[in-house]
Amino acid sequence: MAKRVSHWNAGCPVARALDVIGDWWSLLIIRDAFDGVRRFGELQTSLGIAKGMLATRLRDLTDRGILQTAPASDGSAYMEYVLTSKGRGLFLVIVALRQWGEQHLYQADEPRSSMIDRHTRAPVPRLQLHAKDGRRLTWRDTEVLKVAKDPGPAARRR
Amino acid sequence: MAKRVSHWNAGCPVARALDVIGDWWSLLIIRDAFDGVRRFGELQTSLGIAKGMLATRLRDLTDRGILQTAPASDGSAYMEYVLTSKGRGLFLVIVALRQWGEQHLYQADEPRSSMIDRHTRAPVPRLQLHAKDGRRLTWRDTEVLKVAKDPGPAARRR
DNA sequence: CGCTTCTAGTTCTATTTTAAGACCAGTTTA
DNA sequence: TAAACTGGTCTTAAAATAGAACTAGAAGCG
Repeated sequence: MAKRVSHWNAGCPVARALDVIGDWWSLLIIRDAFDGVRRFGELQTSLGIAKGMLATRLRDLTDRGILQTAPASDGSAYMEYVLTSKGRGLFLVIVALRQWGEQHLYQADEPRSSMIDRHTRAPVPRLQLHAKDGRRLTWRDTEVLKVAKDPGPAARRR
Repeated sequence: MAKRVSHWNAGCPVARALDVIGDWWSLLIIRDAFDGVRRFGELQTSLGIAKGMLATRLRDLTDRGILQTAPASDGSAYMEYVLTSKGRGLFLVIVALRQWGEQHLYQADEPRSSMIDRHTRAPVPRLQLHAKDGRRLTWRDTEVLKVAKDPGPAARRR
């Protein structure tokens, strides 16, 4: 290709977020990190990702402050990768993706992993967006206020 | 590259979701669709995406039931792309990405678009995950129950 | 201790994606 | 009726990916 275009300067937090974790593998690595997978080899077999890809993704995610390395908790001389606070902030992104996938991409009888409440062992209910006064908000109830105006990527390239 | 590997058969809704909307552009197209952008040309200039890319992305998203085409609402002979119900289901994914981006990727003084409540014009509060009994759930309170066991992509390729 | 195996990578190459621009047919506007 | 706009397709080059081969250091084993 030509170099993949960056969304960083779009003035939109969605675009900037995707610039950081919007590639094919990052969110899956982060999902595994939430599930307690910490070692390079564990990630590799769990994801079925090429080692080279995994190595560069882990480097990128570390550089961007989403993962950090720590000495292995089993006492060996190896490293492990754990989520930073910024990385843990992606929890609701993963939950939202999971819930959408469950609802729209599976037949009733297809087996799939599910997220449960550790205390009650019950399935986690659906995420909801509420206004300050408690009203439930759907996409119809919201609107995006655009910023002053960056000319946008196309214009910026001219 | 070699052909990008698919995550569809991983038995994880997150993986399957990313298989469908996990590429570099899809979620940005969907974000624009939520903001009311409907025409090919509007999308192209708004995103700064190459026309060829946009055309294939729109075809994919339509094939996958996330967008659908409709006769243009301005009476011209052209088409427009609108979200299906399945596509609108991605609302909370966009909101979660937006909120993470706002919180972790911007300096206080950087301008950025923001999402507001149409009725009160107030910023939309943060998404929260709650248990059935109303307790707020964080990543520490949840656990993913894996499914019976697909051997995983690496093993499947052997 | 010495040998083998495991871990966590790096390097290499073939193939596919992507970006970006040229080109084009049908539609709308002047 | 000519000019410009819309919504694409086609072509090309540069870059990302997958997959395999290779490697240095750490662990396990007898």
